[in-house]
Amino acid sequence: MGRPKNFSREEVLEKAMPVFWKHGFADTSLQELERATGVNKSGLYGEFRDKEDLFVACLRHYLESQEKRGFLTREPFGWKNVETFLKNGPLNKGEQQGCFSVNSMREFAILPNEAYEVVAENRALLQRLLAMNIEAEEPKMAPSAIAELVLSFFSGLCIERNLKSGKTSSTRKIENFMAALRSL
Amino acid sequence: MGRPKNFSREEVLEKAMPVFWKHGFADTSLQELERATGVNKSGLYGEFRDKEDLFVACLRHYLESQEKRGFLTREPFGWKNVETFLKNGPLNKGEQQGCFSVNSMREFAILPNEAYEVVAENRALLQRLLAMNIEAEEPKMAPSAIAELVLSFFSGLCIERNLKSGKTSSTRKIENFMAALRSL
DNA sequence: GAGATATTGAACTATTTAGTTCTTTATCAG
DNA sequence: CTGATAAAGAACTAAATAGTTCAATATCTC
Repeated sequence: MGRPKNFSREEVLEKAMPVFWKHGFADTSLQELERATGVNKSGLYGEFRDKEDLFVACLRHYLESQEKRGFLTREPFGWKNVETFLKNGPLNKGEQQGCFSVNSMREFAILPNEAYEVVAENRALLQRLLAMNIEAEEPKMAPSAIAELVLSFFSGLCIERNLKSGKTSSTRKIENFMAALRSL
Repeated sequence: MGRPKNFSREEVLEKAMPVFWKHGFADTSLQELERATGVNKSGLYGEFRDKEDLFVACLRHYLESQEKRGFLTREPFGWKNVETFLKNGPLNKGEQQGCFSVNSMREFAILPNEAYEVVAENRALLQRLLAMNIEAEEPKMAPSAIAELVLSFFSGLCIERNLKSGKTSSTRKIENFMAALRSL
């Protein structure tokens, strides 16, 4: 055996993610990634093929951690879960504003195909989970159609986090949206 | 008098805009801007202070051209205008996907303050125009609250244009959303 | 403790970046 | 035609970029 490395893949992802989250792919330099992770280039390149590879790994890590929060899989299924998803999905802790996944959509033009696939797949999953919760409420409109509306509204909320605006106003907006949904 | 320049500010903005629109600020190089506009660096720097200045000018130019389309000021005011706004606001011609303004929101962290102000001001305007149209329908919920919902949904539609998905599905989604609004 | 081994850190490379400067060239007024 | 003027083109600069290489170093097994 040789010298053990003094960082774990997990740790690196956890620290690199907020940087990509805030600055996106193009505007994040390797220097910033070194500083944020405390791992220098040769360490990073030992673990990841290149900057793109690290980015996609961060994206995957983010989506997994979001899935673990499980807003849409709590029993009983219903509007309450949808509301929690909208209220707590887009984060707001310091640098990490909105949703990393939604933010990334803006950069598909320069991101590897894999990034697109990861995001698209996750959205399909969300769509199914939303529909499942909505179906439990037996609305008149097709659950999958309502789920689409929720996902678009969610995406809008996420990018709007880039604007300065109070948390209370966002909460009120979500409650109004939920009121509209419940009448469907 | 000296030699007359063979490009107009307008022309440059018109040609530079789609580049920024698609690639954002960070990932657009001066080389690309030279190629797209047909004006070389000294020409560009003669007309604009720097890359940031050119970007903000493009943003302003975009918002003005969108205002001119006047979806929300056509008489009679009402849901019909809101629907037209949602259906035709986010563009889809070739490179120009979604809304340049919404796309830019993702990059506020690295954009000059001016960009933020221009976008925020335009959103405030949209908010007022939407509320005006909604008020004409005399809904039970406060018009400005509904206008907020529309603007968030609109923002969501815009970034979702970065995903491949048919125009028909988007149209259907908007119609479902409008159905929900009309019941408010 | 010795030797094998894998990580680490730093120096290095080649390219690209935004931005500047200076020479060449085109067009106008007289 | 001439001289003034201003734009255009290209060469240049300094800094930053992603990615590579290699010697120094730390830790494990035996």
